[in-house]
This record gives sequence, structure tokens and C-alpha cells, in this order.
Amino acid sequence: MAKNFPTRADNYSEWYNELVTRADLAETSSVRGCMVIKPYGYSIWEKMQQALDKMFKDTGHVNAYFPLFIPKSFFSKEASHVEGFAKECAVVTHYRLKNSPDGKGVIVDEDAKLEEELIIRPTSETIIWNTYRNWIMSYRDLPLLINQWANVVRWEMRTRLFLRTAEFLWQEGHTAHATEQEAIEETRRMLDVYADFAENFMGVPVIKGFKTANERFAGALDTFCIEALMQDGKALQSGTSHFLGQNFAKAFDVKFTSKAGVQEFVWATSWGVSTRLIGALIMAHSDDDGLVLPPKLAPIQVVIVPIYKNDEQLKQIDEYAIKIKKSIEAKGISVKYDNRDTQKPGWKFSEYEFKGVPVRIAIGPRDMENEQVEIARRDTKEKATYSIVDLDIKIEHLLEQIQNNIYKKAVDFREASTHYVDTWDEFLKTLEEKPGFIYAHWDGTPETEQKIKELSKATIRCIPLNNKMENGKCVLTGNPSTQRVVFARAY
RNA sequence: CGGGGUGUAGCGCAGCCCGGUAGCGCGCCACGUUCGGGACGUGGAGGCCGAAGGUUCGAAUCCUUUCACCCCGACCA
Repeated sequence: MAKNFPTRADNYSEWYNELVTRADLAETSSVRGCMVIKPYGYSIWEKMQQALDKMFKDTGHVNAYFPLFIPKSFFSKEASHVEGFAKECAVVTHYRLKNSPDGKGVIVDEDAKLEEELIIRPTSETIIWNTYRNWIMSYRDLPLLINQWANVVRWEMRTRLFLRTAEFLWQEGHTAHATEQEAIEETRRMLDVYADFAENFMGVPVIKGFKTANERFAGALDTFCIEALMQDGKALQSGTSHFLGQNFAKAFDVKFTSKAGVQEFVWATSWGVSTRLIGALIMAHSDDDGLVLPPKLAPIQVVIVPIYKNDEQLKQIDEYAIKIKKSIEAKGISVKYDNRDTQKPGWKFSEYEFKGVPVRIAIGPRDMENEQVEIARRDTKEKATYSIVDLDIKIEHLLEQIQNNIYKKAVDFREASTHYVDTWDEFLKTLEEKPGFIYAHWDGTPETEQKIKELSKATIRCIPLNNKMENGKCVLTGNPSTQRVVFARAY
């Protein structure tokens, strides 16, 4: 069917790139490290945005927007923050161009040098906290629960469509609280929102946990994360929620007067997920025939393809199909009827498989005669004939089934790829032969963590929440440990 | 930023070693036969060979510089 198509088993990255191309999601831009998200890819992002935005609103958040440019001096205010981001910042130094004296195009006008350089935000903590200073006076102004949908720029050395691009789209929540306890609760609440979204919308099971000091967000006291497993056995950090303590409040002097009349620094959180989730979605479910999208995030949930020999037949099928389309749409399901005469049925079948459309309905003269349709599901590739009686209800159930099945498949895969390992030899062997999540003991020191990374390329993805305590010996040093942590090679 | 690779038609590539004015497959356009898993035939359109210099009577090919992209590292959502 698909010809000269790199397979998942053969070459995972080529397979990934090919999927992105074939499904018409995105392409590499001629602008360094950047990506053009094409309409179909963007519509998946819009579905994600809708679902997430609702979850944010349901947990009491509101949206706002802050500037793209951040004065350089803002970055100097939080020491560890600047250290974390300094190496990957795009900097605006001038504000004007002029015609080149040699007549060839334009050059930067050196006279138009900015007094203070502007950083294109790699994340917005600094500009937001600088703004919050004026918004927060009293405990009555708290909590402040704001989210922003935006683009950010990180000058990454090496990029990969969706997973790491110089510019990416995301949401970043930035909240301010009167107490430490409240802020920690918020951090955890948003982690739960992310996990809920990943599992119930994306169909991707995740491990909730927190990062070791090495892997923590620059400026955070604690970084919580959700870690997902891709089909090549590599982990993908899919969302983070940071407890920032009073670091940014102190750096930007954000104080409030408490009930008791005392000036106190506020407690902060920030949390974000990005277009990287689209990469996660692709890598978690897709097969050699293309994308497999969970119905809840599929821009097109059902596609109807007519099969006909001539105009007259098409006209009859049009009528039959549009009726079916309307009845299914009445259930709130998005249906596309593709009666383009420019492509053949087989071509359309392949195209919608590449695009991961969960359900395909084929209608030919034979079906009309018998008052039935042929239904193919993308996840299992099963085909079956359905009577058109109560078809809308059947489709609704089928979509639910597909959503559940995709999730279950991912869960099964993760279970099969999760290993408990106690010796260093076994650790290395597992990484090579059965890549996935490795639960192993670690002595808790950054030095050992670093050493393991150097020797095996595996990092501690997280220390799972609600982790079972058990005594053991560090897989590398043999020093005592009280719990297992999750190791994996990661994107 | 270190190591390796690649830039030739919309896409994938050959040609380069050994200089002589560009070719293949897919796609695209037209017509016909087809249409229940990416159809076939015939005809046709499309490229100053990434860019800039140099060598030469002559450069896709040789030399220099430069830019971009991909892969492997280091860095990271």
C-alpha cells in the first residue's frame, strides 16, 4: 500500500518525519530552526487548546497576554533563571534597517541601536512578575490565577519538528498565592490537569512525578512533570508544573499586605505545555500507515468516501451520504464528506489513514441498495458493514471505543516497556535491548545522577509521586536508597 | 558549538572522480479508458544545478568563501 515508506521499526526518526509530512501537519521552515504548522496540524493544536482552556477555566483561571519582548535587565534579577536560559536567547539589539550603501538590499542601521537590548521571551516569568508587582497589593488581590497562550523562542542547537523548534506555541500559567501551601496545591492541581488531559484526551498514559535538582526548571524550588513513553522506548517530558517559592516575588519585589497587616512576599507557580504535545501524540500512537488520532482530538472524526462510476451514481450517493452526515453531526461529531472528483477512493483511503481520521465510512451503490455502509476504524484497521439504522449512535459508541482502545494500547505498551532493574549490567542491557522506563534505585546524589547519564545516556525522568518506599542499593554506586526512580533515555 | 553528510524541476534522486551547456522516478497539465485499497495509456509543461567569487575558450562538475538543511554529540518543553 504505502510505497517506499520508512517503517517505525526500521528508522524511527525517518518514520516520524515522514508521518509529519504525509499527514500534512508541518514542515521545516527556511527560517533557522523554525517550523511551519500547516492547517491540518494547527487544527489538532486548536483541539488541544480548546480542551485545555476549558480545564484551566474550570479550575478558576483566566487568560491574559504579556509582551513578547523582555528587557535584558529583567533576566539579571533571578540568578538561577538567567543561568538556565542565557544560552538560548534571541536578542533584539536594533530597531531599524536602512538601504545598503552598495545598493544590495538592506542592512541594520547602526544608529538605531537600542539603549537596552530586548530578549524575545523564552518563557515569561520575568515580564509577568514585573507586571504582577503593580497588581498585587493586598491579600484581597490573591490568588492571581492567569494563563497566557503565546509563542516563545529558545535558540536550540538542534531542532526536530514539534519536539524541539526554535519558536514554539504553548500556554504558560503564572499564579500568585498568599501562602506556600496554597501555591504547592496549585502546582499539584495543574499537574493533575495535565495528566488528565494526556490520558483522557490524548490517550497517552503518563507518570506524574517531580524532577531531581539537576533537571529542575531554572528558578523553581520544585518541578513536577508528566512523563510519557514513545514507541521507540524513549521518554518525552510532556508537561511541567513548577513551584517557584518566593524566588520571583523577591527578585521582582512582589509583596502584599496580609490580613495581619504584615508585608509578605507572594508564593508563585508556573506551568506549561506546548506544541510538543502534537509530537507526543504522533509518536505514541501512529503506525506504518500514518497517524492514529484519538477521537477526542481528531479535527475530522469521521470521513465519508463515496464510491461511484459516473456522475449520476455520485449524485445518488451524495444524497444518501449527506443525510448520514447530518445525522452523525447532530451528535456533535465532526464529519467530512469527501466527494471530490479529483481523487480516487483508494487514494482517499490512504490520505485519511495518513491523517489519522478515526472512522472512515465508504458508500457505494451496493451499500445504498442494502441500506448499509462500510465502516473502517483507523486504530485496528478493521472493516465491517453496518446497517444505517441508528448509525449515529453506533458511530458515537465506536468513537468512544476507539478512544479507549488507543489509550489501552498505549498503557499495555508502557507496561511491556517498564522494567525493574537492580544491577548496573542489567541497567545497561535493558537500555539497549528493551528500551523504556527503568525503575531503579539511586543514591540521591547529583553526582551519581550525572555519572549515570554520562555512562548510559539515561536520565532520571522523575521521582514518581506516591512512590512506594523500599530499601535498596543504588544501581551504580551500591549506596543505600529508599525508593526507586524512573530512568529512561529521553527526547 | 564539535564530528559527519547533503544542497541539481513541487518531492525523491542520478550526473561531479575524468569540465563541453542537464537526466530519471514520482507528482503536475491535456485527452481517453478506469473508479469497493494510492489505476493505466498517449502527449505535454516545468531547472540560470543553494549563493558569491576564482581558474578556464568553456564550470552542476575543479578551487576559495559563504549560507541553509539533515544525522551523531553537548544543551533543552
